[in-house]
Amino acid sequence: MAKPPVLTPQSEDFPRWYQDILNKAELADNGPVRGTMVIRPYGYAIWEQMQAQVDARIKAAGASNAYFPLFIPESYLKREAEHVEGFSPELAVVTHAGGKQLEEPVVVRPTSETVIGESMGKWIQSWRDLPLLLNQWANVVRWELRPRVFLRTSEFLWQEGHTAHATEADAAAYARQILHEVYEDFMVNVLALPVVVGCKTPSERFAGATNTMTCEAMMGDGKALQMGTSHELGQNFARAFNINYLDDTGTQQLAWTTSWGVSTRMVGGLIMGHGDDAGLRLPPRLAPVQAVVIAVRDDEAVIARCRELAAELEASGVRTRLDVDTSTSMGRRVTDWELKGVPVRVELGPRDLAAGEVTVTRRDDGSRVAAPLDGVVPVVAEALDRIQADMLERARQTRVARTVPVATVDEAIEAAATGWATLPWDRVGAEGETALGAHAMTVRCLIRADGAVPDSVDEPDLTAVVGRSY
RNA sequence: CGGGGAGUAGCGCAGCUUGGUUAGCGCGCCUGCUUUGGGAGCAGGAGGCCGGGAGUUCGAAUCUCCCCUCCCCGACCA
Repeated sequence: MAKPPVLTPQSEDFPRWYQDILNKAELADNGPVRGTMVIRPYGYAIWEQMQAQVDARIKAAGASNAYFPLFIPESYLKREAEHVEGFSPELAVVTHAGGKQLEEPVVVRPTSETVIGESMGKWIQSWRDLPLLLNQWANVVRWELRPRVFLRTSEFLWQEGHTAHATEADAAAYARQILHEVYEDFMVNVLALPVVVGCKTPSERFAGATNTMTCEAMMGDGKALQMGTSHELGQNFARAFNINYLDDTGTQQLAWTTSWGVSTRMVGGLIMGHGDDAGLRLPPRLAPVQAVVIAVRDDEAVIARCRELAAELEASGVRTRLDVDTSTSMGRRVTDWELKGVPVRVELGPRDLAAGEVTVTRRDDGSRVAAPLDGVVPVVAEALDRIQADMLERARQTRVARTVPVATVDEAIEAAATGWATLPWDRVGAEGETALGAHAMTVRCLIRADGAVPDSVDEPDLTAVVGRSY
C-alpha cells in the first residue's frame, strides 16, 4: 500500500516542493503583507546558527559590530547617482509620520552605504583611523515584485559590512579576505555548499560598486543562487560622503570603501541545495539539532536509557533532542525528524536494549549502524563528521556533473537549461549577455581558468559561468 | 509591473456551468479505547461572515463590477 509522498517530489514540481518543505518542516509562513515572511522557530534557529558562525568569522577578520538607523534621509540616497538609480524602484518611502506629512521623506534602508558613509566621514580624520571595519546585523527593505520566501522577500535579515581603507589595494584585499575567509569558508565548510566564487560582470554589479564579487551555489534543480557578495566601492561613496583623511605626509586623501553581505536568502539556499524528497537535509555543523534520541516504544526502561543517552550526547557537545513522545507512532516521528533534516537519529527500542545496542541512522543517505549502548558518543561523532564531508562531496559531484564546458553562447543556452555552462568570457560580450537574457539566463560570475577570482573583469582569458538563477 | 491560474475549516480540495432546506470530503486537531521497530485503527467531537467590498435578486459560495492575496511564466534583486 503505497502512501502518498510527504512532499511533492522535486522531479514533479520543484517550486511546489520548496513550498511544501517550508510548511511541513515548520520553517516559515507568508506574512500578511505581500512579500513579507514569518520565520518560525525552527527556521529562525537555522538562521541563528548562520548568524553565530558568520559573526565569529567577521570578528576574526577584524570588523566590529555597530548599529545604524532604519530610516535614512531620502537626500542621502541621491548623493551617489548610480546607487539611487539602482535602488529607487524598490524603495519603501515614509512620507507621513507623527500625524503629519514629513518635510523630507525618509526611506526605509535598502542597504546602509549612505548612512554609514555619513558617519565614516565624521569619524575618520587621519590615516591612523584607517582601516575602519564595521558590520551590522539588521533588517532591510527592498520592495519585491515577485517574492519567494527566504529567496526574495520585501523585508529580509542580513549582515552588512562596511569598511574604509587608505588605499585601493587595501580595500581590494579586504573585500577578498571577507569573500574567502568569511563567506566561502562558511558556505563550504559549514553549509557544505561548494560555491563558485568569482566576479560579477559590469551589468550585474551592485549599484555604485566598481567591482562586485559573489559566491554562487547550485540548487537541486540546477539553478544558481547568489549566496553572498563582497563589493569594492572605489571612492564613489567616499566622494559622496566626504570620507577623507590626512595621510602621513599631511595631504588630504579620499578613502576607499567596501561593503559585503549575506542574508536570510542563505536559508533558502540551504534548503534547495541539500533537500530531498523526504525533506530538509542539514549539514551537522549548521543543524540546530544534530542528533535526536528516539524512544521506539513506550517502555520505562527504554525511556530511561534514552534520557541517559541524550544527556551523554549533549555533554559531549552534540546538540541533542530527546523524543519520548510515544503516543505518536514511530513511523510518524521518524518522518517528522526527516522533514526537519536532523542529521543523525539514535533509535532505541526493547530489542536494542536487550541486545545492548542502539541504532544510529544517517539522514543524508539513510544508512544505519548498530552501536554499543555504552559507546554511542564516538559513533555519533563519527557519523556527524562523515555526513558533513559526504554532503559537501555529493554536492560538489552534482555541480561538476551538471556544469558543461561549451564554446559558444548558443551552446551555453542549451546546456544551461538543466544546469550551468562555462565558456570563454570573450565569446560572450554585451550582445551575448542580451542573448542569454532572452532565455532567462545570466553570467553568474567570471573566474580564471584555474577557478580563482580575477583581479578585474578586464583580465584576459576569463571563463564565464552561465546559468538560470533565483 | 505584463501574461496565465487560483482563493470555500489549520492544510489539500469538491460544490459554482443551470442561484433555492442545515455548505460537504480527505488530512490535521480534541476526547476515549486499542496501538507503537518507517506517515496506526475504531468511535465520538470541535472547528466556516465560502478572500474583502459594492451590486443584481424574494433569495448569492454560485451571477456582475472593483479591490486584496497566493502560485506559475517573463522584466529587477541579497
